[in-house]
Amino acid sequence: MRMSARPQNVHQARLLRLLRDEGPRSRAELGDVVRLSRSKLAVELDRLVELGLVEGAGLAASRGGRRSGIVRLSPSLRFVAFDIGATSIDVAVTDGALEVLGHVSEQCDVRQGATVVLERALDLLGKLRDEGLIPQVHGTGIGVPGPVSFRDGMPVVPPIMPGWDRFPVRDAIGQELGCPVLVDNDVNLMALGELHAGLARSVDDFLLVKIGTGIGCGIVVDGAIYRGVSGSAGDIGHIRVDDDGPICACGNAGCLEAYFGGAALARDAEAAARSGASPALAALLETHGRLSAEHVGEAAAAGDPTAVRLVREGGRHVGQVLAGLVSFFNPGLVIIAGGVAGLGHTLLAEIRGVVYRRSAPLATGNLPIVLSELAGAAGVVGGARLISDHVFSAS
Amino acid sequence: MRMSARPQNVHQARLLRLLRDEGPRSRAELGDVVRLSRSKLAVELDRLVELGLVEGAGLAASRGGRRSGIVRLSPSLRFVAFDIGATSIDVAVTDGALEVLGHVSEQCDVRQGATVVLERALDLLGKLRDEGLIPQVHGTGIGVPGPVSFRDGMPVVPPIMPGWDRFPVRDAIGQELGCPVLVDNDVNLMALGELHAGLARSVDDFLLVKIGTGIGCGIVVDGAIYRGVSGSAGDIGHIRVDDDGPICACGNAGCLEAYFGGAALARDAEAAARSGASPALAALLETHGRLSAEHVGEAAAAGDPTAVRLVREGGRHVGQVLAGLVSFFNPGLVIIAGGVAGLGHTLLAEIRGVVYRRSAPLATGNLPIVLSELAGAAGVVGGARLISDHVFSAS
DNA sequence: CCAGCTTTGTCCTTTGAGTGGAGAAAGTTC
DNA sequence: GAACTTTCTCCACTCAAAGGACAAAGCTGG
Repeated sequence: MRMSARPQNVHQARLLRLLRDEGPRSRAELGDVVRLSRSKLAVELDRLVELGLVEGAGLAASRGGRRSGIVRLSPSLRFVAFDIGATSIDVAVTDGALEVLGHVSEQCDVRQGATVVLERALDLLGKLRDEGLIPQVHGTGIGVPGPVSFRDGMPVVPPIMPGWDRFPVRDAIGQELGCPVLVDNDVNLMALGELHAGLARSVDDFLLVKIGTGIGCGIVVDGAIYRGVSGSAGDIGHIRVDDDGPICACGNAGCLEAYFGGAALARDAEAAARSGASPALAALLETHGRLSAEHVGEAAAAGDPTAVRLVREGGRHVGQVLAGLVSFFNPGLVIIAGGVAGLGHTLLAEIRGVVYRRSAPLATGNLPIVLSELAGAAGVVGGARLISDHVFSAS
Repeated sequence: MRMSARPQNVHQARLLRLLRDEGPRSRAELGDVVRLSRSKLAVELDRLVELGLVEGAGLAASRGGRRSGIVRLSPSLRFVAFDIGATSIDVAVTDGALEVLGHVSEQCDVRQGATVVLERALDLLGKLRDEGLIPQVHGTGIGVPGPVSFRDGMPVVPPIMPGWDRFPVRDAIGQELGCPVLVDNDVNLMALGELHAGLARSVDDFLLVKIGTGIGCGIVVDGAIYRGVSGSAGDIGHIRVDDDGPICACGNAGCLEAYFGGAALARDAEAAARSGASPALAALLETHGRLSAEHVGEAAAAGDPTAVRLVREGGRHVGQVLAGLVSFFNPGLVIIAGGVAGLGHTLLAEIRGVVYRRSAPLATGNLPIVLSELAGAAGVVGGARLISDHVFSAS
């Protein structure tokens, strides 16, 4: 397979990102935006057309004189994103503007190990390929549920991914698909997804808190993911809430995750069901055999006081940790995402209450705290964005 | 006064910063470091000489052929730094390499208001000027003990600085001195000082925790200060440690500062002295009429068990908060600074113990936690660095 | 439908910055 | 002191970018 094209300089990279984020534009409009002479702009656009990255698309409406030619990203551009979760695999294909063209998902336990899980992921991609959606892959972004050495493109000592430690995910998939590949933490990708298509589009510095099986945080500084010196930045699940809280799997007591991870919430819900404190939860336990965060959400929505209390308490603990992080980081936006985000407004109200009360006033002065609107798509859109930023940059 | 010169392009800016940080260099050595043709390097250096920013300084040792000419920053370059603390003013003058040439300091209550305090600061600068240290001021960096709108160059709703809110510090001093001025939070400047001359020289991402009257944190991301969206990032004094802790001046209970700010430590020490729990502290209270963090340090160094306990407990609380921030931010270094840093190894040992036990293992794997070695100079060196980075950048 | 104006696209000349070679100057080594 | 090395300066050459001229395309109003 021919090596897929890359822009040759910063101007071309800039133009590609502009077309990706703002959609098709006339050459004249592009000239208004970028600081280039008409001649040079024409040259760079012609080169992008030659490279097959851009193509003409008819004429724009007149602005009072000759009509200008519209250019757009080549419709055959394709990015692939794998979002590997603790218990699921999501695979999506997007066009150059990162619109999702196809998205398949299946349950899969990440603990089966890298070889098995990546094989399944490639199988899923095969499905999309069979639908004829993928003429050519220009890049692939992969999210995994654990710490990643971004530089090396591999997980490092991931706690919930046995058999993945230092597995060369980037190089293996790169070999397989013959395209550029980047690997990152799944929460970071969700943050990138929100940055691209969600509520964070116009925010430079924000936090995305994902509450799922575990609890993690994506940090965006100046429009880019901040990963820290060893790639573990945002690992907030084991921040201390109290000294005398529940014992956590990590060995310490009172970690946030021990209070309100998916596992902790299920544990508390089952306890409430068994103790008879909550008839609603007891009924759900009877039906399903076990309880999860979704069931608590159901019961809370139905007005079960115990379920509501569980959500409130969880929100309070998240809020306590988040209040500290908001004081420290002074973000312009906080997004709450993950399975538990389905708990909705009860959760959000509680988090907001604690954060607005406990954070530095200057930091909360104009701080929206919102639920993610992208739901399942955030991860894959973020994966596409990650690799697209890479491919659409001057080599 | 003639507007002082600025570099004309990125190459000149790069060369100036190189000479600032690495010291005088021969033209040939510079050629090895920067990626420029010999001719262009010569042109740019000649221009810098013309601008008066750089000058020749004899010949370097031969490297096997003709000796190369050494260039250095002009010795008449001067940066001024004001470090305005809660109870003190520090003024320093540095050369182009940010070596402190003169440093004066005096007690001064910041609550006297902007006009009075800045007047005093300019008086102090006058002293240094009288010593003939300041042929010309190329830039001034100012640190103030509260949140700052960096863009506007003024404090915003600073809690301990009545009369300073939105006072145009940058413009007022700029008018007075006729040079570029930048204003920032004093903790941020200390972090910049450590980045330039301290232990953080080779670290891109680190935290500086200052424990003084209040408790604050300077955040360096990718070699630059991170200020957050409203300039209040790093305001960690009011992060919650416990729900049932001491009441804080901010109205909440259990803030870090209420446990271990300078005021809290003095409060606890005086209580211990009065209750008879600590004879050593009682004696110091007798002598001085009141107690401060330094006295606790003295008593602890002398082996007083109560004083040692106070330091340990304080360290533990700082550690608890810091552990969370380390998990979140994954820094490459943590520096403890401020008056309380004089408490030394007892404090540091306690902080380390808690952080290494409670932070994510990946984040602490290779994380030095150290005491600042710059002591009082960090602030003014940081101020000089701030404005120097600005002046030594392409306009 | 046509003349005159505006906008857009293309070509071509001009400009200017940067490169790299030649050669002189200055040192070292044997 | 001869031969080689390194450094510096000067200069011719290359190449990218700017911007003007002109052609093409479209609108407006009579």
